[in-house]
This record gives sequence, C-alpha cells and structure tokens, in this order.
Amino acid sequence: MNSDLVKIFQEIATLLDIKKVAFKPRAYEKAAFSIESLSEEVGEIYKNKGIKGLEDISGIGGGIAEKIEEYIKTGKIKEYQKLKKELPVDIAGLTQIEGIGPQTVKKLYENLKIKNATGLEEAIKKGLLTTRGGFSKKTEERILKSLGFLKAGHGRYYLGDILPIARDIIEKIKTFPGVEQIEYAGSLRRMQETVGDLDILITSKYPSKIMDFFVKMPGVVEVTVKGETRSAVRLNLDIHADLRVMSPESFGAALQYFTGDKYHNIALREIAIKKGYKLNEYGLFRGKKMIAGKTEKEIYEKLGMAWMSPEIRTNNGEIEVALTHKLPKLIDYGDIKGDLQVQTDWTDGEHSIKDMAEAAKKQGLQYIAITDHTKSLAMTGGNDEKRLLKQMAEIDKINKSLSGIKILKGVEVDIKKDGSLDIADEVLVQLDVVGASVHSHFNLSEEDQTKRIILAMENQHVDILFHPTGRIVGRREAYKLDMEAIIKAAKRTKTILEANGSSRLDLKDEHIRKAIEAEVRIAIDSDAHSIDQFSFLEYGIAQARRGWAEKKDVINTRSWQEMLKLLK
DNA sequence: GCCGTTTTCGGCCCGACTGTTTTCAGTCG
Repeated sequence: MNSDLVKIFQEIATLLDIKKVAFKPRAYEKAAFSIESLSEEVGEIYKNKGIKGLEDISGIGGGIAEKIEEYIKTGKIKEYQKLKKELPVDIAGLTQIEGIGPQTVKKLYENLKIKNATGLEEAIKKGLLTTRGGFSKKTEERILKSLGFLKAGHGRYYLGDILPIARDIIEKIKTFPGVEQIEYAGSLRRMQETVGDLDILITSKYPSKIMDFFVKMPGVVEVTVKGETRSAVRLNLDIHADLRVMSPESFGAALQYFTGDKYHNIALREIAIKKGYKLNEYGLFRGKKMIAGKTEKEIYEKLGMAWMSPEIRTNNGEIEVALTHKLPKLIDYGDIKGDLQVQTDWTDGEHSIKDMAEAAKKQGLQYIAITDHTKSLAMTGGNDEKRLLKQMAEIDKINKSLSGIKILKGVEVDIKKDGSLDIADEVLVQLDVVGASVHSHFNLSEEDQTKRIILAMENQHVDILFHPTGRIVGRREAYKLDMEAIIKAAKRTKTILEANGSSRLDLKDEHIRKAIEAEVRIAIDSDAHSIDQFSFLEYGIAQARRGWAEKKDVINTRSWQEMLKLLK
C-alpha cells in the first residue's frame, strides 16, 4: 500500500511537472517522500485515526489525504488516472535514462508516441528521433549512450565494491600538482548501501590545470562534461566521477552541499531562508555577505544546530534533533573490539581458525567467535554435533598458542523450516556464542516466517539472530517478515540482532534504528569467510551509524568478558 | 498542494553545464 502510493504520487509530481504546473509537483514529491519513510502502513493510520491521522503526516494536507482515502476505499485515484490518460507512458522507466527529464518524455510521446525505453531504442534504430522527433544528432547520441549504460546494469554499486576503488582514485588525484584539500562527497561519504557515482571536491589555485589532469587521468574512458569548476568523466569500470574545484572559503559549504542527501539539503536551505540567509554550495550568505562556508561545522552552527555525521543526513528527523542539540553520539569506526561471526575452512571459509584469528588481531580486534555452519547446510560441509565438539577442543588448543587475541567458541546454527535448530541443546549450551540464521525456505508466508524465526529466538541458547531478513544488496530481496514482531521478540527473549557487514548489510539501517528505539541490542559482524574480509566490519559500522546506533547499543564494542555477560 | 517562533495568504532550494537558446529551457546534482 505505502509503496504503491509513493509511486503514484511521484508519478503525479512528474506529470504535473510536464504540464508546467507550479509548486504542486514539489508538494506531491514531498508527500511521496514522507510516506516512503513512514514505519506504519497508511491503511493502519487511516483505520485508527481517520483522515485527520493522515493529515498529521508532514507534507500531507487536506488534498493529498483525500486522495489517500480514495485509494484505500476504491483502489484508485481519479486525478491520477486522468493525468495518466493524457500521457500514458512509463515515466519512471524513461526518466531513469540519464539526460531524459519530464519535458523530453512529453516530446518523445507527442512527436513519436514513444511510451517506454524499448520504444525509445527502436525509434533510435529507425532514425526517427532526428527525422521526425525534432531531436538533434547530438541528443540522439547522448540518449543512446545512456541507454547502453543502463542496459549493462550499471546503475548503482554496492558500497563495499566501490569504496576501495574510490580511495585509490583519491590517492591518484592527490598526486596532481596544485591539489590542496580533497574529499569525496555524495552517497559515498554518507556510506549508503549503494553508490551511484563519485563526487570529488578539491581546492586549488589552478582549477583549469586540475581539470586538464582529471579528464586525462588513466582510466578515463569518456569526458561527459568539462567546465571551469566542474568536470565529469566515465571511468573504465563504468563508474561516473564528478570533480569540482572550489575556493578554500567555500570548501565546507561545497562539502555539505554535495554530500547531501537532497532532502537534507532542501530542509537546510529552508531553515536558512527562515533565518534570513541563503545557503548554496559557496556558503551561507546574509545578502551578499558570506557568514560561513569554510567548514561544514560553522554552517550547521550558524543555522542553529550541531554538525552531524554524513551517515544520518537523510531528513529523517536528524535536523529536528540537531536543532535541540540532542544528536546521538554514533558508534565510531574504531569502536568494535570483537567479531561475532567468522567462518573457517572447517566449512565454507577459506582459512584456518588460527589464520583467521591472526588476521583479526592484525585488524586490531581483541576477540573473534568462530561460527561455522551446521549440518543442514550440506553444501558447506556444515558441522554436526560431533565435529562441533571436536572444533571446540581445537579452539582450546589454539587459544593456548596465541596471545593478544581470544577465540570464542561459536556456531551459526541453522533454523529449520519449523523453527527448530539442527544442533542439539546439549551441545549449544557448551558454546560461548550461538548465532542462529535462516538459509532455506525463503518463500514462507510472512506469518509462518515470522513464527519460525521467533521460535528459534525463544531457544534459551540462541544469543544472536544472524542476518535477520536474508537480503543481499543488489542480489536477493529479504524474505517476508514482520520486523516489528521480531524486534518485540528480541526484547522479550533477550536476543541480539545482527548488523551483518558483508554484502548482506542485514539488518537494514531503518530496522537497526527501530531495534535500538525498542532497546534491543545489536552485534556488528563481518561474516568473514577469509582473512581479508574483516574489513567488512567498516560497512557494518556504517550501517549501524545510519541506524543511529551508539557504542552502548552494540554488544561487541565491549571486552569479551563484558560482552558475554549480555548473552543468554 | 502544503505550511506557519515574520505569515491562515503568499510564499515555496540553488547553481553549473549543455544545447542551437541569440537570452533561455532542460537536466542534473
């Protein structure tokens, strides 16, 4: 229901944009955004509090509330259907093609009756864009390129794939003569799950020289934009990179502006206006006078709030909290002392227990829990009770031979279809850390899946629910699950929820935030399967920061002795 | 269409780059 309405309102916004209606499009966009970040179904809100309840949602007033009511009652919105009839095209599909916006969508339909990306491609093949469409050859080429880019599946990249590459590129640009300050901004600086492109900011006395270096840098395949202060290129990994050169007085303003996100920035600029200022990427101004811009901190402070970490800049309440100076002190990237999910070559990991322990120590960790798979996961050679006991004895031996790192005995026990576990309680009780997780029967109904998992959480030995929703970024959707019920059960059964730092990134940030609000603790794990994968902890911490987690909310920020006290 | 510690009416985020525009519209971030 919510996601349908989000799509409809976004589409209404674009349709009104096309008709050049003023201001209404922004109102519909805002409403869509509000609904998207809602934790409750609008249907529930309407049922409990009626149309008044809907109007209490920010960005939703009388008009849109009525439309939601209409949708709840009839399953459709007349106004939307009317607009759609005038322009019956796949707007979202077309506008996601770079360079195509609302007006181009209209032109494509009116001149050529093009309704979607496939139709567009066919029209280009027939040469219709230039012959009858009223488009120039250059525009046609640009659209064709964007289509190819989209078809290759290169939209957004998983954070963990792109962060190391971005850091390399920054190092490379640092070597250009004349580069002073350099930072990356955008979704990468916000450490979002996925990153669309690289936004790099530089200060330099020689902007045009820097631009020349940048567009000729090794790895650049194509230059899409080149100007005095901004250039954009496509790199050989099909990643777009944007470079902007700013003056030092404006560096903080630019960093703030290009870090975003968009909604956070809009909210900030609205606050600036109310205070009689103007905020842009060059600074905060009163009239012509610049009153802040050198650092992000001074801009936030002049706007009446404390500086906040990029990870939480989403306009999901952080601005309101910042205005009252009650921002959470987010967990820091160096705060994790131990890793509670680690696989070894006893199952599907690549390296031995000892190698993993030594690698963890090198990474600065004080302890790890070995949590190999169990027998239900036959493809990984999962441990049965007997082999698990043998592994525990082995860990005792290795612990005696190592210093500076403690190895805890653990398991990633498989939750069977009926919610029971595939390792006997008599063995589980002997372990330090029991993580339980789902690896099969992803297609159960929400009710059955939720019941199944809660049953496992009720086991007195299950300390942590590993990767609770089963999703993998860009690869696999989460299974259907009543997250609210899971969080409630976690509280009741004293089960820790995991924030998995591998490409699962599971729990998601919004669920972490809800868990913490419900005073459920989390564990940030790497789920490392080889010695180089402890670096995944960084992404797990980012995830937790986006979920507003503080150090105290995360059990493995404690020493292993203190951490164990928080388990069942 | 929404909203209010200047307002229940009159505002609504801001600027760079591109194209074919000779003064601005479209798109993007």
